[in-house]
Amino acid sequence: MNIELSLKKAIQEALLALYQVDEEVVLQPTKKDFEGNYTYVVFPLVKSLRKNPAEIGNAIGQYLQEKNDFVNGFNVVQGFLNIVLNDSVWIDTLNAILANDNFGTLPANGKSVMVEFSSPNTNKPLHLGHLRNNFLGAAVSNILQAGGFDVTKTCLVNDRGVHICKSMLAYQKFGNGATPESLGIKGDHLAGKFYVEFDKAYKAEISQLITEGKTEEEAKKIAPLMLETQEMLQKWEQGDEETMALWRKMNDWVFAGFAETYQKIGVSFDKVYYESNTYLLGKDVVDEGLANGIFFKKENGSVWIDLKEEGLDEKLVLRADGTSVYITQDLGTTDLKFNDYHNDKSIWVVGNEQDYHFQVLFAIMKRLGRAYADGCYHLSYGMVDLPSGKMKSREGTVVDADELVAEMIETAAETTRERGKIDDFSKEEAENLFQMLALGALKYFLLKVEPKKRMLFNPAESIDFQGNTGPFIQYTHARICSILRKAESIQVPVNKQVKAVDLLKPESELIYILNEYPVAVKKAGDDYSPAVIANYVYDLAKTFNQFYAEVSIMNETDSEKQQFRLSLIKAVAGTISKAMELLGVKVPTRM
RNA sequence: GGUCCCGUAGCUCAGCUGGAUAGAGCAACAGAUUUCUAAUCUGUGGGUCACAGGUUCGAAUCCUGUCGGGAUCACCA
Repeated sequence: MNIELSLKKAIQEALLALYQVDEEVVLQPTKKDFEGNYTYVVFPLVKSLRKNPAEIGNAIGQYLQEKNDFVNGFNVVQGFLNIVLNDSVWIDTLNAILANDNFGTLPANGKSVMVEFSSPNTNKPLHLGHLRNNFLGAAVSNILQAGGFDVTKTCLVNDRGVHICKSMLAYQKFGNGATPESLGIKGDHLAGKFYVEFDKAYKAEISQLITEGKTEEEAKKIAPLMLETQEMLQKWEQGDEETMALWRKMNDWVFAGFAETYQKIGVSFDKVYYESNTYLLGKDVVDEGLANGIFFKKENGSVWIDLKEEGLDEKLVLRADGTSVYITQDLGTTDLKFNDYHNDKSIWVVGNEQDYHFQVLFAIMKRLGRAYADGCYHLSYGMVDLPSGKMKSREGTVVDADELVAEMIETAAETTRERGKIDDFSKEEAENLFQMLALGALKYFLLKVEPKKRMLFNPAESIDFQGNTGPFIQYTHARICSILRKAESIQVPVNKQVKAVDLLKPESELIYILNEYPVAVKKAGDDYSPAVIANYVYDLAKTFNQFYAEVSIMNETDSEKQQFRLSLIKAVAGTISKAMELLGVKVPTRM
């Protein structure tokens, strides 16, 4: 059994035997400045037992030490009972970790979850904000899988609508038959380019109209380009051949571009939904809601739901002209997703500007009596801001994902070459490494921050490779591999089980942290927070580096100690690798 | 204006199911490499945990209010 659980149980028994108190025991790691491994806080008992904290602490400590051979000693400081465990506990713990190839993978819980993320618009390339979304979605999927869920990753592609028509219209007008090949750019960048051009031309029309005496509001509505866009949208909805052909052509370009980016950043999906196939869904849900009186119709024919009881407001679910709004579609696709996969839980990775939308969506689903409503969760994340403020695709003030990745790879290459440690690498090996480091830095940078917090990205300072970073952790892994290679080269075995040895403080600390890994996996899953894993693995790497600076392995003359350390660092390397994999980051064996 | 999120060191962030003297990284300064990778490690300086009340033996953490920042409240998506 896990040592922390054993200790909790032992304390529980002590409380029962000594004070006839039966309660849940909570332990915390002992602070570095004190002697001990785990600390039990006795303050809460003081009142009911009418004894002073030291007395209680000593009594429990005594009892523990007498009854449990894994308790080696204890000390009481104020109301804190610090418990020192026997070295053999750590040896046993390490052996259990070494014996478990799936360490950190929790048993299957028989539940399934769908994670929807990425969800790009086909009128522009991916930018930094999308990267945060993609990395979050992919990492949360991995974490839930490790947490015992059966996971389906999905993406709902926003491939239709006014904004898509804007790109199409601008291309039709100013494109001169250009192709990604003729322009030498990826298809998604081509679409984005014309989206920006649309906005430029549209703004010019607006200011022209304003000089002619129109108000800005009027001008926006009657600008020829806007009218043409709306006309195009109607044609699209009617299936007009020419419009559809253009739409298909441009979307194919965009998808090819996206595929390249996804491949590069290592993101994939089990199922892709296209909004062009789903945008008409949801009207039957509206009928259903009207039939059972959950929705109501206003005089002009529009359909609403009153959510004041939930602390929300009235919400429109169908326009007066009978066409869908955003939430109508979501009502339909939510049902669709559930009918396709029957998941116990469903997660949407979507920015926090849609917090209200999801509150409303889930509230409606609950009112409609959908069994899955309670399993719905909006994984809301904060915007990625630039020092200059918000990113706006229309104005072209975005950090483009492809460019950023390319720059990161370049930086990784320079940084690595400066150090001259991989001069014997083939070109392919080197490029593989640069990409690993670049994406490691980028992913770790975006994932280490709690999702709901907005974060600042400073392109000038870019992303570090030192300190609390992906490459730091990758480096730690490479360091360990280097020692393991050395051991192998002189035929020192790395065993799957270790014998009892006297432990140094850095050694038991390392085992303590290793033992916490499954706890981190559980917590990361419960909180839907890859940041928990990022912080965990940083802590593990940092602790290893302290150990590394203090303790030599290959110079150790006691062969049992040496073999113990080799097995220990192998477990550390394995855990670093697994944890980073959950974040979608690969780790090198040399760098 | 209503609702939601955030406010911790110069900067970027942990800690938030209440517990010991609030921790890391970056930046600054001082050290460590004949020894397993110095993308590392050790040390120094740096804090009214936005502010004010409250609950508690104990509050960065829970409650209330104030201030500051952001988001949202469309017959847009």
